[in-house]
Amino acid sequence: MTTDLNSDSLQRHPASDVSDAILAWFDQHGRKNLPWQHPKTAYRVWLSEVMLQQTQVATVIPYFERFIERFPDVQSLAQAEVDEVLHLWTGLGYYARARNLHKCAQVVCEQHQGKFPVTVDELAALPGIGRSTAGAVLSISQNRYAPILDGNVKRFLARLHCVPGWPGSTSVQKVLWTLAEHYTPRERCADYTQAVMDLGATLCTRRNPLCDECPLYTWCAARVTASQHSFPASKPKKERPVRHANLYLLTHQGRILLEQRPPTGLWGGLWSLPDQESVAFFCTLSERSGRDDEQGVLYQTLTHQFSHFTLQAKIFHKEISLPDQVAEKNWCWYHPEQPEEIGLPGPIHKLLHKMSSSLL
DNA sequence: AACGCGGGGCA
DNA sequence: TGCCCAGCGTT
Repeated sequence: MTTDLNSDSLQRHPASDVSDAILAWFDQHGRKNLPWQHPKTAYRVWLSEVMLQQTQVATVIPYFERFIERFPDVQSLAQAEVDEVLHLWTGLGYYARARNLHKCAQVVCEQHQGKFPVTVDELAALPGIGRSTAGAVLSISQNRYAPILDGNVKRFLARLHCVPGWPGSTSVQKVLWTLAEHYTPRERCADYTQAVMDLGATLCTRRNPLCDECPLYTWCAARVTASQHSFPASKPKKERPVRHANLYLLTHQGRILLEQRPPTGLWGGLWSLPDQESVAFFCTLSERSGRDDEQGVLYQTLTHQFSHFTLQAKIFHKEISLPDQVAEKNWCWYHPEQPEEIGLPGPIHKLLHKMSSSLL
């Protein structure tokens, strides 16, 4: 997904207006007694941030406490067997995080004398630490200017400025990082980082945000336009391949020829319009099928979304002169005026209904 | 049942 | 660069 939005051309609010409001809200409502907040050492903040990467606070807390009890410092973690680390991680998911955690502790001990580095680039070079986690560790443990852009921050920034597009795409991330850098204050860096995470987790939630309690109420573009639900845009559905088909609406004296589909698979056991192959087969059954090389006239195009592909079918209509008996069990004549109780796919049912009220 | 979460690894 | 992956909790 691309966007024409240019981060430099975005109309931004004065940074201190926003950060002051957020910090004032944090003083009153922020979370200040989480286990990793006392004391806020780099090791403890790093451990909590890695755990929080894909997991919510409430789930993380008992894991964090068990980890800290068993591995009170980065040295003890580095010296542990990876199996024990994985064991303590059991239930948190994304076990690559635990392997990276262990590896990172070893690198910190072997290459950084057991001290976490204090630049974003050095931190982000460590296993399991990206730009956002590096910013969180640096700002919270060192109280240094280091913006973060986790899911919470993406959400509130996307709403604050009605940033279009999916935040996972490179172009949108670029815009959001620019905004994050703009609003992150030079003072109270640790509080601000905790504040924006709390804001996203407790007020600016994905659904039903509590805008009336939000310190950014007057500034938020999404709130002003009542479009909170539209931001951030959700991940685009995976492109579904388009499958093309020709289906045949063969009519005879107000009736429509249907074919029952195979019992399993797409539209399994339901009755549908025959496709090209089936028509050819059917026509060989009857010598009186007329000129079966004639396609008929294009009646309409049918588009239907399946979970894994899009069906685009051209529906050809043709009045045929066939005998009434359709010997094969998997064929039938459908009477729109007195429909039988047979299974019809939704779009086919709709199509037949439309026919009965117009064409026939 | 579908989605979101941050970073790593691959083409 | 853009994509796919991992596993659990939430909705």
